[in-house]
Amino acid sequence: MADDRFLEHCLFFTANRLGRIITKIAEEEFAETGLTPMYGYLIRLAIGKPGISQKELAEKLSIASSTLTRFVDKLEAKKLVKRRVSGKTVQVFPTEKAIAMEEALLRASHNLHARLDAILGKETTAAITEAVLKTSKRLEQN
Amino acid sequence: MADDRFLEHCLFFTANRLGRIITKIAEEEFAETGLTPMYGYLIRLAIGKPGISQKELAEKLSIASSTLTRFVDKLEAKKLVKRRVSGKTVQVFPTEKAIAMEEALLRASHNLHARLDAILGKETTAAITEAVLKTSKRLEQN
DNA sequence: ATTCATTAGTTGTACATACAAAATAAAAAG
DNA sequence: CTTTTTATTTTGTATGTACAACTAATGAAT
Repeated sequence: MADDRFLEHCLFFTANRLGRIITKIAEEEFAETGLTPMYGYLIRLAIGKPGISQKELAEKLSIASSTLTRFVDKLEAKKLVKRRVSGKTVQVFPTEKAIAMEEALLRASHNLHARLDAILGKETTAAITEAVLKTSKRLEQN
Repeated sequence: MADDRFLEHCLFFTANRLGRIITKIAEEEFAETGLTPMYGYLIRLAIGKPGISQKELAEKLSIASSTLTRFVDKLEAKKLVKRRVSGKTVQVFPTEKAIAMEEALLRASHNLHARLDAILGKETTAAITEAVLKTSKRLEQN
């Protein structure tokens, strides 16, 4: 009796499994930027809104503020962002070096999407992404 | 121009976001067992097939073998599994203590599912779980 | 204006996870 | 039956992530 189908029926398990698999793919596509996808996205947010607060970054990226602090630490060490303290908030600005990377970051995102579309089909990719997003939003409010 | 919708259209991002959110919920439901869900599932697999090899456990749980080694280390330290070396493979057996926990583990799984069903609806939960599983399987083969 | 409560950020610590390299054992090839 | 190859596990190291406790700054209430 090896009834192990319970794993495949558990959303906790399947969601994290998908996360692990897709993270590997995303990291491959972002490898040429020298950053992992989350760092790339942080930079894109900082370019889109220079001076964005760390609080807002953490919310947009859906990570804990302590995690964000560490991400910004690393990007600052790489001279990709600069902090400016403004009262009790910290504003994050992209450096010239980061702005120069924007093209590469957009390309990596594009390649990632193209790769997923090629495997899953454009429709399916959009549908599953939407479904996953909606699910996470509903779970968040509980 | 703060065009940050790109995050919500990225499956890498949404899948990991869902993973983080649902992990928190799952850990709450498993708290009474004193284990996190992945450890609970490992034990269930060992109970379902006493003597299961670490390789098979890693495959079933979709984690790297190095990760599995560490999980088994921890469960062995808690006297919940025992290792038996058998040639180049290691067999994993549940202890009496683990077997005595089975009920509680099943209950935690059940409570987790019930909670998800209550938030998302039974149909939706099943559908998203199935879709996520299928997606991860297709991505795995590439 | 002083005290109190709230908010933003940082730091210490811990855990899950992975990769690459090393160790070990079995199996295959000569 | 020795050598080489392959398979399984472990270990060293690194990263992502979180929580709890702490610091610092703002805002509110007396």
